[in-house]
Amino acid sequence: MIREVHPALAPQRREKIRAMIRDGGIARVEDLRKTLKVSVATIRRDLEILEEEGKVRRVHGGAVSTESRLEEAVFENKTHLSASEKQKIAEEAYKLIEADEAIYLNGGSTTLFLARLLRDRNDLTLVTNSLQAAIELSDSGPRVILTGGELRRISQTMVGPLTSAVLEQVRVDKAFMGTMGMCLKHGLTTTDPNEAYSNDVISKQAGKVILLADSSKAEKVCFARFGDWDAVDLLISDKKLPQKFAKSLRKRGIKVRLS
Amino acid sequence: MIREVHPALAPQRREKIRAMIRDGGIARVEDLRKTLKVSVATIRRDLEILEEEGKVRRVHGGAVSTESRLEEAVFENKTHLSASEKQKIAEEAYKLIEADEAIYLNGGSTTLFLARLLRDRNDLTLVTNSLQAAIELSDSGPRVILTGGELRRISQTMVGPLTSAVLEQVRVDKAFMGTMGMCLKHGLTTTDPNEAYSNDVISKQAGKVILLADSSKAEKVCFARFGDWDAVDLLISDKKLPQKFAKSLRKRGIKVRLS
DNA sequence: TCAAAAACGATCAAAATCAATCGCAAACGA
DNA sequence: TCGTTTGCGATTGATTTTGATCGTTTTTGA
Repeated sequence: MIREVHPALAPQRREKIRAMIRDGGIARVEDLRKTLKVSVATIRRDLEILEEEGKVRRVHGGAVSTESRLEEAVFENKTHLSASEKQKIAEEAYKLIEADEAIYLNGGSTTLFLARLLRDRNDLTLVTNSLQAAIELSDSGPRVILTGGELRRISQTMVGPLTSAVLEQVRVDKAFMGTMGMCLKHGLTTTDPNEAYSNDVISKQAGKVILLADSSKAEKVCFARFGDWDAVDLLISDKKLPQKFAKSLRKRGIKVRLS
Repeated sequence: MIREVHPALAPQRREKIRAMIRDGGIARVEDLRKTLKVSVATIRRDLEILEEEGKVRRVHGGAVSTESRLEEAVFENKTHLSASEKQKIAEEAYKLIEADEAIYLNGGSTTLFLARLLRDRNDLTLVTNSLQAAIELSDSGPRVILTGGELRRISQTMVGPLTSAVLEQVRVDKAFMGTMGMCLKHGLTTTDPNEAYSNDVISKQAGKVILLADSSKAEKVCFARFGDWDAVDLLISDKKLPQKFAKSLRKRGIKVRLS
């Protein structure tokens, strides 16, 4: 049995298998074999070990992730609604981030897109109350600081009075905030008062507040108000945003960028 | 034959090995041999020494960094304790949880199994610094409160000074704690000082401290000490735990339960 | 329902790696 | 100077990992 090239060490290979299954949710033995260039026997043995450790669950033909339940939930959520707009907004927001900055992301699908763009940025410090964002960056990317607090299931965010204990101790250069509703008259609103409170606190700790909201949020009003238009430095939205809306904001001294 | 051998050569070489493994996360014996131009025997001896110092962890074919994500996987692999045995420890722990209690779980694979058992218990309040546990219970189960703090990638837990801001504001009935090492002489230890600190704080806030540790942890000592045997009310382990170890603990007034 | 195909588990042998041991040469200390 | 210690390389037998084979089980598709 002659091996020309040095294969990856066993732990390395198993870690790679684990990552592949976690990211894809599922992987076939044959695919793993081709990717890792080892025999199926070795793949099977690795999967056996990983199953013993509870990292994956084997099925006929491959293995599925034990950590993937959440992934499905994310996709089934409203994320896919106007996903491309949100992606573009996130990309626009990404351009604003400079080297070595500390930034904040709150919960929401738009900010989640932004989080995904940060995977290769290990110069940043990210503060967030979004469980999803933390998961997204749980094995690479910026230094991640979670706010803590009670887990709000609907939004998968950490909220409540405990949150502010942490928030008050940090300062960020830029806060990227998603919102449920933005209305010229009634300001920024979201569904949960606790969530609103967290947004409020961090707005005060942020050098700049950048609002990420696609056009569907315009003139929507939800239950709990937070912050104020005056606190917002910049709104990033999409081209469908009513001109009147944008114009009115600019008149108030808020920059508006449409991607 | 004159050999230009400096007295500091060996420590220098070991330092270089350590650096290589730290930077790459992993290194194979053969590569180290080629780079350092010594025999494999020497490399092996060096690795043996470095492992004793806790700087690296040896694996078949090389060694991995103790600071790497791989380390955790390798560590679990070495304990070769099957998921089912950890499952048993978790099930035993589950029996102790009464209605409407507030409990704490720290990070670790054993506590993660316990978290999975809580999916149908919506009467409980769970405080945790484990991202994995939060994910596991993110769409059903107890009220979840996360501690917040900096995300430690290797263990997927929240640690550091920010954590205590939240921890000090809660009280739990029972704290279920996993540990990396438990030694009669040196007490409870884990790899990261921040993690140890969090464990320390919560121990003081808990009505009862229940240690979950399989027998492979017995007489192991890691870097950072936390808590103390006196703070522990009960240890749940498996049947392979040395009788002497259990006896000695019972003499100290700590209950021991083997599942 | 049945047969072909795919995947599986068990087993064995080859290759790589490891651990133990020996001998050598340099450094050390009395 | 001479015995001791220390670090290294080489050898050898044991151990681990890996790939291939083969009979069995599961899935697929007609």
